[in-house]
Amino acid sequence: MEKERFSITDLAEQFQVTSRTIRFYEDKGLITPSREGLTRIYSRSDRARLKLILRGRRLGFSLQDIKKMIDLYDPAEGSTEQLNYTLGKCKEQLEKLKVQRQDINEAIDELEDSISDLEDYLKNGAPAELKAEKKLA
Amino acid sequence: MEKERFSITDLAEQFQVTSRTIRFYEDKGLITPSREGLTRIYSRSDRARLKLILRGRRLGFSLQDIKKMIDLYDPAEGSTEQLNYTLGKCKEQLEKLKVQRQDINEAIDELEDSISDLEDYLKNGAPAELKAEKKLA
DNA sequence: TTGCTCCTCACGTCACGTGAGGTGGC
DNA sequence: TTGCTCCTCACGTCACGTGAGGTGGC
Repeated sequence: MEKERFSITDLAEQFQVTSRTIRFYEDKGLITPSREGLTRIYSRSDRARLKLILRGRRLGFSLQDIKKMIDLYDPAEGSTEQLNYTLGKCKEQLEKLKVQRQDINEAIDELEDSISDLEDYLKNGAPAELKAEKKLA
Repeated sequence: MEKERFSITDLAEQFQVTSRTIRFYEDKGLITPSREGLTRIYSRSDRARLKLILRGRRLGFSLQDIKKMIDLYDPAEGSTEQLNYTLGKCKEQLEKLKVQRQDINEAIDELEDSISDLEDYLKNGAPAELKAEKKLA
């Protein structure tokens, strides 16, 4: 039999996040575990929610976007409206990520050039053009 | 003849950033333009500094790292120590960017899968396995 | 009593954005 | 007087990190 109830530390360990992170998501209205006194009790569906949230984060969505997608997901089970909304958000996010990938690739290329330049300087001293440039500054 | 003095708005336009950004860099000790009364006056070398800062940001360095690299750069002209420090930071940063690129590529793959799944659902309705899964939740 | 887990404030971080409210010179 | 550029606080944003200080049950 699978466990039914989880403590915040249980979930934190399972998903490799801090308990602060899980409380933060609650503060933002993304999860609402039940309570026993002050202590939070997480059900299996709470755990599923957390999993969805973290997947959203991995894909680069904001917590606000994640909230909207999950909120729509919950009441109207798989409604066309919700699917369309999520689909739109996914396409947006995909474009953002592709731009980011492009930026990172350019940064990597530039950095690799810088590194080989720096290594040359250390071996051979600065080239003439750079010395001239410094006088101008 | 090239211009010698620039206003904050001049530089903001040239480099496509806000004046707030430039002031923020000053607050963090990255640039120190001269003043005429309260008004900031930027020299050509101030402009060169800003260019370096923005290049650093493009490559994903923190402002703190950028400050250290520039501070070392300024007094001891091209000292071996500075070159080695910068070289180390560049290599660190390169590794970080490669990890990021990997993360982004995985996110892109996942998102593309999600999108085609969502599009299938919208055409054909949810597959049997998903309906079964929902009962469990 | 010690030790562990849980809790609630609440300030700190990073790189700025965004008003509010005011000045100087054409 | 209006309009433009500059300025200085200082709070807001985003996703948490990091103590401080305290509780409950073994």
